[in-house]
Amino acid sequence: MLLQNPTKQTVVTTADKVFEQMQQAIVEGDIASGSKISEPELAKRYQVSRSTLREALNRLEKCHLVERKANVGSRVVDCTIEGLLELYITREALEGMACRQAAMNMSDDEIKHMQNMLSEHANKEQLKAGVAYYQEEGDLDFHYKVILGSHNQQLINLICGQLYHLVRMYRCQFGMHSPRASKAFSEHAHIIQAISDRDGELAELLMRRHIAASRKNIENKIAQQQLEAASN
Amino acid sequence: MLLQNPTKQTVVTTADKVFEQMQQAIVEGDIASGSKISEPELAKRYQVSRSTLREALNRLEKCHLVERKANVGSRVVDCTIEGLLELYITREALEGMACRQAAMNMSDDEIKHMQNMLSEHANKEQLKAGVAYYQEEGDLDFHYKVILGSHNQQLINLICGQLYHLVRMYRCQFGMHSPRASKAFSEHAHIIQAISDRDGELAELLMRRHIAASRKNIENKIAQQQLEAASN
DNA sequence: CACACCCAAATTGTCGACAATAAAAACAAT
DNA sequence: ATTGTTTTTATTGTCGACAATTTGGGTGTG
Repeated sequence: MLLQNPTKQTVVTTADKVFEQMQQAIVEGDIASGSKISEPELAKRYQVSRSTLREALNRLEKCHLVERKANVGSRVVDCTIEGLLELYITREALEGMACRQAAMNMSDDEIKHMQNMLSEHANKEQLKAGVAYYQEEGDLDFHYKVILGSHNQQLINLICGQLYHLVRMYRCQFGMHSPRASKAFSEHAHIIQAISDRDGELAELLMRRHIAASRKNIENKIAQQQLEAASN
Repeated sequence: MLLQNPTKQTVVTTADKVFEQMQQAIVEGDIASGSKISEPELAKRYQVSRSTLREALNRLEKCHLVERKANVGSRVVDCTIEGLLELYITREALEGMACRQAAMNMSDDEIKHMQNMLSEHANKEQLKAGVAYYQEEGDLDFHYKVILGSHNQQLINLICGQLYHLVRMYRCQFGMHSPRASKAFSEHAHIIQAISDRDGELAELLMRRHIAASRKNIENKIAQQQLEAASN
């Protein structure tokens, strides 16, 4: 499955299962953003004891999907515009660096695979004839490959293991279904070119611009929505 | 206390206390890097039940000080040279961006405070007359202020709440007692200048160079040590 | 001697109950 | 009626015990 977190290990324990279910529920908004989490209630819903539910909550906390205050309880993270912009700023920094490292550390084979992937995406795009085909799968697939290509475990863990859960959550809840399809595609192509040229500096620059453009696109949309809301 | 994590909330629960004690023990090497953690043993040592010890372990996991495998157990993170370099690469990306944001978002008052802090450090330096005074406290204090100055909660949490525990651990275990004293000091001064000029681009560039220089300094030391080891 | 298999011991995962804390409700006083 | 206080209720934190899994050793066989 393309969308899956590439660093996810096989699920073994029941807490793992509860974690996965809750993760999906939170990302997709079935458990509302900002809502309080009642341990007894959810334990009953998922048919587990409070201990294992708390274990699941701890993992959700690790990927910044829930926040806990001592003696008060857990809340699902609040999706705010500020939070979204902060997330993109952070992505810009981390993925930019990951891209630079990828240009330095990816094997020739890995680069070939990425180029092939892009070609497949191009074919799909032709098939769907200009329709904004370039949906999450393709986009996430590309970004994951670059991040993994950095061969930097610290970066990989931070981005794939933590940030991207939030990214997916925001995409779901704000209905951001991978905008800028064609532009994003050509930007990806240029980034891959820089990587295969082993030009780390350019690769980082392009990746940062790519993410920054996405952020600005969001900012514009938000501003537009607020204008529309004001004109009612 | 200067060295303290600025994002740390007041300790209330017993798991918090165990977490803090273990954190310090791990950072300072009293619990050996790479060693396996026996839940029953440590629970006895800290006089708590396994549940609360596991709660403490979960928090240690959140700041990347221990790693856990299902049905196998927890290990203290392994301090390797590769890990150290990866950590600095990540710091370069995150703190660079934080510095850029600080230049954009810090209040004039915050900037003044930071300038005052640097002056105090300068005085201390004169007192100790050129001795490599510029120890951890001053260095961490400066970096923390910049990070907090970004006013970006995502960056603040990632760096202060997670990365810096590892940074302190490596500093302790590799005996890196803030080298490059005088150089680091003047670099800090230039960075503050860029921030007060509201020059985000330059601020980021300087911070990245500052951290990269620190990383290269480490790489050289390592290479040197390996040479010495080889000549025995 | 090597290898596979099985068994025993120890460790981790899960559970339900109790204690400590915070939120909510009821009440009193101005 | 509103504010401040007390009591009640509900939720979270902690504990010890049991179940499931892994690990190490021992035994047997090729």
